Amino acid sequence: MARPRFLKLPPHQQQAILQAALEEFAAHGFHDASLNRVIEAAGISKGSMYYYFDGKEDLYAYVAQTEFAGLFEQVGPPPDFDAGDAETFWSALEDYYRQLLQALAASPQLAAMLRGWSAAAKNPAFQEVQGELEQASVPWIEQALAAGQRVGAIRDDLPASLLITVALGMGEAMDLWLMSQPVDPESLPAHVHGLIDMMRGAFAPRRPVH
Amino acid sequence: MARPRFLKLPPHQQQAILQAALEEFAAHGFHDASLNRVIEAAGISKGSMYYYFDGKEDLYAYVAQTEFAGLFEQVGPPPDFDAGDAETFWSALEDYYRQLLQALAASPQLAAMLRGWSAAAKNPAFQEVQGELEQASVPWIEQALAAGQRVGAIRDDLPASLLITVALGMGEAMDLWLMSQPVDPESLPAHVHGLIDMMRGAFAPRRPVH
DNA sequence: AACGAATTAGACCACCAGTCTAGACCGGTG
DNA sequence: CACCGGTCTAGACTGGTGGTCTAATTCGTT
Repeated sequence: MARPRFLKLPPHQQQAILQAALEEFAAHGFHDASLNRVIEAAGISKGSMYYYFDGKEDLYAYVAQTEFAGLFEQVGPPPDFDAGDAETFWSALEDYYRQLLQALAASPQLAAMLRGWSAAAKNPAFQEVQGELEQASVPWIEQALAAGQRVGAIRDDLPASLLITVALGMGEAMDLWLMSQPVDPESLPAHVHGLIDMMRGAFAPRRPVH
Repeated sequence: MARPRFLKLPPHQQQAILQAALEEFAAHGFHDASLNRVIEAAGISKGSMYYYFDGKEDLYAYVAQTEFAGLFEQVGPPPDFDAGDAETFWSALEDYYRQLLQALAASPQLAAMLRGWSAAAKNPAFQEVQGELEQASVPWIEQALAAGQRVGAIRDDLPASLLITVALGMGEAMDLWLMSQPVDPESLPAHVHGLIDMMRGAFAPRRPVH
């Protein structure tokens, strides 16, 4: 995950490398991105690149993590889901998710990278690297889930890991679907509401049927 | 999609190529699979391979399609979702989904390939090839959805394309989660029931809240 | 100034997907 | 039989890839 040496570089040089890598990865995804092109665009030599990063995966992971952190910095930390009842839980979640999507829509490169992440993450060779990034995202999901269960907004009759996996899958699907739609900032809140409504249906405690 | 010439080969030679390709793709996914290895394992020359297939994508698509067809042949066609009420719709869906998963569990290579498909399918360069396979899978989902709406099992206040995308995402997530679990055929029905229950929550018509 | 560590340059390696040409094979025809 | 044209095969070759390695350079410290 980026040799410490890298951080000692003058910021503008770090920036040049990061920017080149971001553009390449955003444009081509992980697999089809060319490290040689990044090297050329950044104006450094191959030796330097491998001096600062362990390899392509390492660079990708670092760029993704950096951009990811930038996103959360921009949007701010997740709200405190513990305060209130089930109803406020779901509306807080909806608000926060909408903010994330809005921020994502505003920086297409970041969006393209994060989108590629989920595909790349399925490659087993990737998963050790992935762990580091996932540990930045999954915990707040775990906490939100636990909070949701405490306030009675989320069912507890299924394993938490299953709920998380399915929630991520739904989120990814939503993202995919939004991409395929004509861009229309006006309608985003409605779409987000639709998705959260589906999540609510899936994850809310079962009401007894009679 | 496999030059017609390929079909004129003696079956055992077709089989050798297909088997080699299946093993390679199942083991390494599309991107990291090596066509050279397939060629070597199949005992043919590069010239022959490119004589029978347009390239790596073409081979992959053909193998995936073939295996996919085999799966549906094994499980049988989807039931008629139109007969009955919402309750029977959901239980028929659960049955069918469980059968698919059981068949998939019995042939790990096929499972590995289809798993890789969803990742590969996101690559834009792949989507023209993908169309052909997707036309075999999405229509029955569309029909099931339409049938579900007719019998009142599925909401119609959201775009069908969104429902389909989210359903696929949930299914994929379920699959991912199952893979991470210790293999236990006994508990599969319960897991499937859990997933279908979540889908039902997400896709059932909203009950008026009061 | 001199030494050793940090850094850079880029040649080199094995491998990749895909192209291309030379020839082997084979059925039909004169 | 000889020849011919299409079908098929072999594998050298191309331009690219990610990654390694060594020699040279720069730089901080004594």
